[in-house]
Amino acid sequence: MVNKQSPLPIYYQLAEEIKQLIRSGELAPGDLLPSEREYAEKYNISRMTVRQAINNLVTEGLIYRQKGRGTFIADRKFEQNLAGLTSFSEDMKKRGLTPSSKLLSFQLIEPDEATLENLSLGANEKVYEIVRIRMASDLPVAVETSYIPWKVAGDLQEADWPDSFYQFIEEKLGLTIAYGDQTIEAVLASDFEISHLNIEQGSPVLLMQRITHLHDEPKTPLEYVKSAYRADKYKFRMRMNR
Amino acid sequence: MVNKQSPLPIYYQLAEEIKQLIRSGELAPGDLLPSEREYAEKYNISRMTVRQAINNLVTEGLIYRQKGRGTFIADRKFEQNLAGLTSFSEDMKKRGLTPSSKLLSFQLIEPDEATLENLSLGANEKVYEIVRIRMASDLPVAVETSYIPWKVAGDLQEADWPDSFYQFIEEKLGLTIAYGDQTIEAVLASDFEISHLNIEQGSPVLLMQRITHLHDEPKTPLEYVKSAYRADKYKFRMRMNR
DNA sequence: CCTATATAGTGGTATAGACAACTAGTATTT
DNA sequence: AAATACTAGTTGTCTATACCACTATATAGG
Repeated sequence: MVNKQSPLPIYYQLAEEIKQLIRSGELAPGDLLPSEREYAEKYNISRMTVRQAINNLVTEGLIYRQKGRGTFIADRKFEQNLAGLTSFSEDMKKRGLTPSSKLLSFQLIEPDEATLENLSLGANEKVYEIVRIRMASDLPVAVETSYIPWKVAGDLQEADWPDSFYQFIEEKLGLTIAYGDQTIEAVLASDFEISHLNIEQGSPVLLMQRITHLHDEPKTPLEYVKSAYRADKYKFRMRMNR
Repeated sequence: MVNKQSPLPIYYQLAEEIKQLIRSGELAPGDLLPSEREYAEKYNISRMTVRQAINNLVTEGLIYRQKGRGTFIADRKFEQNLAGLTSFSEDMKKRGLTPSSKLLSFQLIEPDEATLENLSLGANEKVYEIVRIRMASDLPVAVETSYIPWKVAGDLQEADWPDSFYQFIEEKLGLTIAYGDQTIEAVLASDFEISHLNIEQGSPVLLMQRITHLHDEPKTPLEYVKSAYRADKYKFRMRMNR
């Protein structure tokens, strides 16, 4: 239900409402959505505002438009066949490996400007910087640095830190994770990575960077992670539909 | 230049004009674009129309916006969005770049056992082996080797080979591509790759391997590709939902 | 010289309306 | 029964305007 008193933009609320109907199964692939004018009348908002909500859902691949016909729910398979957003721990368990990690550093800092920007934070806001060696069945496979805004996690001590941050967020804080935007690139290992991953000078690593967003106010960034994976022991696999 | 008499939508013309400035190098990464209001005044069009053009360029990753500051040209590092199965040519065009390729080798061979297995072929079956340098706006970005079974493509000469194999399959052969299974890993460039991509010894490359399948009953493997992308110029991007 | 405030710029969000182009259903004509 | 025309719906494109929130710069005051 669109609430004009809410601080959330109206287009965003409408988009979320439609997403919820899709998630719950109340709207199934192929179903026709109400028209733009119907939404505008129903919520007493402008058709352009409705269109912005619809545009966002189209961009996310959840719905599609046909001129002169209407707006339809997209085939669910498109989304389902993408690899889902999981934490390192969840990934390793899925592969039948024992995930563990060795904490190298845990501190509350004022991060650099790029990190502030990635997390949509203002100047002087603090984040937890956590540096860990990620291991699969006792073999170091990645060096990971994650940044979590203090305002998301609150006051936490090193001993409090969970192995799976995503489960912590969902179960202990009761927040909902929406999605992550991630890039993968290849770089040469830094000295720091070389020493902690037991690899040689000149070895490449797979550098994965991910910003994870909450399911709330326009997608609060929850965490920014940089992980350098041993390229000799790690590759990513995925299926993409045509 | 925006021409209101043109049958093309105004927002589309403006988007193309900006793309052309980016392509030509006249606008470089980090450059500030004229403001939305400036474009609106310059072409005597509404700010909402300008915003639509800008929205499209943002969605394509060519530019980015900063509230209160302006709209900027995005970094040119090539990012492949791993949302859908597309050919190299299709990806580059989507990015406003001119895809092209230089053919190094084209031959009908009996491949090694691993390639036979990847393509679900029996012993002694032949495949086309095509080795190309893939270029984006005349810059070599990848070395690609693809294997296509003779029984899929039939008798073809080198000159017949299309730039976009997927479009060829769908339009000329009337077949339907279903999906591709792909892996991404980081390796050090081979000598062959080093010489053709103009990179130094010890440079990493992103190695992408993909098997593409048709939409028929046994999901016939259509193509097996190995591509080595310059790691300094290429990264993959994706969004994953929770 | 430093700090606070004001101003002028930016993008973000929203409203209201109009016309074009397309689609699907219905009515009419042959 | 089939073809054609009409109508009412849809999305697509565009205009004009207003206000909010943010950022950067200039200016004034201590």
